[in-house]
Amino acid sequence: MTQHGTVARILDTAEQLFAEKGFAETSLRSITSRAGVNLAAVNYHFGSKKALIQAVFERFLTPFCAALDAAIDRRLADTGAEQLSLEDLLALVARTAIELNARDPARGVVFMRLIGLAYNESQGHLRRYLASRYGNTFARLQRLVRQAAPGVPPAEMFWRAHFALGSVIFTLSGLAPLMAIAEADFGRRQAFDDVVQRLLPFVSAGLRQGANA
Amino acid sequence: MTQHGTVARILDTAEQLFAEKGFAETSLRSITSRAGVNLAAVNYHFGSKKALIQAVFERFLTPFCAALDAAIDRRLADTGAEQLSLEDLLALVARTAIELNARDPARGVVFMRLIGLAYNESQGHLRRYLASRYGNTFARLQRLVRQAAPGVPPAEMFWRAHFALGSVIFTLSGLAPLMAIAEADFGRRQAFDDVVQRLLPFVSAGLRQGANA
DNA sequence: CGCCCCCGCAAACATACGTTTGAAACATAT
DNA sequence: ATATGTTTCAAACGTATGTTTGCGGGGGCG
Repeated sequence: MTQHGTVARILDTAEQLFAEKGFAETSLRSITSRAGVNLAAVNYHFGSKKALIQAVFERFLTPFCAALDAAIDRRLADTGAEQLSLEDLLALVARTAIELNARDPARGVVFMRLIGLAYNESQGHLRRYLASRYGNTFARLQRLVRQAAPGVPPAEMFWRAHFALGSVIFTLSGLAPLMAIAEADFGRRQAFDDVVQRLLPFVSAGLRQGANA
Repeated sequence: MTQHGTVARILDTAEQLFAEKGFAETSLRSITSRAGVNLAAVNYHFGSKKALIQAVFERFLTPFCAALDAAIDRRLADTGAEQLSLEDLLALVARTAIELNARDPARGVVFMRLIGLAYNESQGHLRRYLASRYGNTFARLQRLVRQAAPGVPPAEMFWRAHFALGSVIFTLSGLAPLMAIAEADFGRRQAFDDVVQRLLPFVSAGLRQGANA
């Protein structure tokens, strides 16, 4: 990863190891030894393991949410309308996630895995933290999705949004083994974009069924 | 839980605690103390924690796969055809899962959470074990799904199946908090069946888009 | 009875973990 | 050059984990 100081090296390695093995299964010792820093550095710079985990999420999510909000603003201003189509919206999210990490295209996938882990976290500490920290952007997204599928009652749309979220997170979260299986079964190697190209219509179809227009 | 011996009590408690907190986060001591058995009983009866985890899956999955296979056979014989509709198939899976645990309706959901955890497992030991143990039933399901949506290329269907699986597992895996949010946002309490009733059309729509007939 | 085998139990064992400590190294500014 | 605040380091601490051990009880059988 990048070449800067101890803090960044810890964050880089932690992000990768957490995504590979989960939070509980990743020890601070494995992080610090791979990062080439002293064990005590984590507690010195972050305070605790829990704080490290939050810092990993923060480093990705804060710029991402800012960029996404800006992209939505821009798009709304361009079209002059007050709402976006479902495809526009989904593509916007996917594009900002990709463009924000142009140097390392795999990072978006890695991070989707982290979000999947956060959702499956037992006590939900992380879920609550993320909801309180980035709830605004998330609520805005939810509102836009609801407007993009008129005629679908809000409660129904709430569930559909989570179904869609499940598809995305689950797939991107276990992408590597899935791509290996697909390659073994169907011969040709699949690219990441192929999967996204298939994923977006799938969730669109599910989200908008029964909607007017 | 049932009233039988030590082994069953361990399995009952382990199933529940694993679903609540994950495998790594659940200690043998928490299992044995809640089950009211001695700590050493786990290693005595199962050999290791890993073997316990596999036993939990086996106790649920072996009867389930057998019942599902039988149900599919029966349905195929009834209709006289060689394939089933997508709705038939999905309903069949849901129904056997529910009917097999009529005494404890929540168990199917609990177990979906376990499957979700197994999928997110780091090294994939569990994934491999389940694939080798229950691969036959799984392959048959996959084949039937493919036949139910003619005109969709196999590779495309492979991915859509995993998208659908993601919706189901993700949703049922985190059902409790989701239902709480839904209740807070929309007032009336949602039943489990309501969610399933919404989930099935969602995945059907995504699975069959672009299919002939 | 005496033997054996299965099971339950308290205790100990070894290991891995997150965290803390105190001193050394470093940088920076006066 | 001295002093001050920050960062790094090796080592230790306390705790929790999975696993093993050795003893004891109880039921079936010769």
